[in-house]
Amino acid sequence: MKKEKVHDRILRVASELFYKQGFNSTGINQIIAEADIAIGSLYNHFSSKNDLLHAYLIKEENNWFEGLEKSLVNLTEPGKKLSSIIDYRKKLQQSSKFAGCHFIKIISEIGEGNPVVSAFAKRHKEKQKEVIHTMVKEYSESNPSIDIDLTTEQIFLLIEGAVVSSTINKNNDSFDQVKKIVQGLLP
Amino acid sequence: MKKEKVHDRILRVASELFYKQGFNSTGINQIIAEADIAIGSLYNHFSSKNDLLHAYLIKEENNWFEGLEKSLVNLTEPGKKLSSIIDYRKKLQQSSKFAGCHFIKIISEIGEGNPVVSAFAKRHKEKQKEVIHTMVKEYSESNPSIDIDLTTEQIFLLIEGAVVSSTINKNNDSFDQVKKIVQGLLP
DNA sequence: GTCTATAATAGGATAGAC
DNA sequence: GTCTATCCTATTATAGAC
Repeated sequence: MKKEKVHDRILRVASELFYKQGFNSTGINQIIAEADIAIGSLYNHFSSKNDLLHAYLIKEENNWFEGLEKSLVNLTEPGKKLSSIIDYRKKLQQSSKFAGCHFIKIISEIGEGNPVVSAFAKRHKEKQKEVIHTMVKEYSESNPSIDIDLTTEQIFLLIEGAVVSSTINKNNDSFDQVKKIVQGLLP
Repeated sequence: MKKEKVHDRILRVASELFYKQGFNSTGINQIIAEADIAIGSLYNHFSSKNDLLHAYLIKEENNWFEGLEKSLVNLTEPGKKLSSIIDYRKKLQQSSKFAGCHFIKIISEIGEGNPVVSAFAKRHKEKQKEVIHTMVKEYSESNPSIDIDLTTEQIFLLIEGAVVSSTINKNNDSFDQVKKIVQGLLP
């Protein structure tokens, strides 16, 4: 294991803080204190706090899809894959102590204020839905009775709902319900 | 129509700003500028920015349930009521230009940082679910085949998912899908 | 590349006159 | 009740030494 580069350490520390306490609530001073560097070094690696935010979003997006792939490896049955994607989101909530979805969080905080961030979050959710769509389509090949688009939307919305609900309630009950619902959905 | 009291004007202006640009992104200075009052007056009516936040949440919660009641008045059929609650959330999104749910927003922004706010948001969502639960239970009286608790959870999560999805996409497509799904759900 | 010092501004909040 | 003036701290960001 190579030693962590300064650039990566800054980004890791900033990411944790942005995620846990929010972007606006996290000051540059706190980042440099916890990363144990001087402020001049931070601005040597990142041109602004906004630049750090963009790097954060890109990294979290990559992590998200890499983590998903790992969860799906060796699975071939589409019904199992759909079940696994629910488990994946559930696991993410558990391991983050129910901190919620990075992209819903940042949209809630920044809103219209930053079009680049809005567009990024929108694209991220589109990609998530595309993954589900592919799985549902695959599933429909052996079960042609289902409505592919409507089932995709239903599973996607149930998961999104479960994420916000589990974030508010600090438990994963919703995910267990979603698993039951989705099982009933797939003949 | 009585003239708006200063107290109410402060709260109205602050509420709009908290909702549209976020709590942390809204400064006291901006609030007093847009409410056209002096800072001393603000602190005469509200003891702190946090006090203003609590007043904001209470007001939005009251507005939410009052608005829902108005949407449901004259409706007796439980299936129609359930359909109306979806329309209500859809209408709220439309009229706020897809600004999202006040409570999901504040939780995303403040997170663990403020237990009072967390508890308030949690309770608010519980109340929403209770409303749906009552409707589903009523519906089940003439359609005993449905699973009341699971159907309640499903409708609740679909709506929550549609709210965040429509906030990110700036359109109400998800709500139209949810209406179709829920119609298919109720025999 | 990393550091310290500092700029320039905005944050929330208070005191006291009227 | 409303106002102005002010306090103290924190904010993001830059300059320049090493």
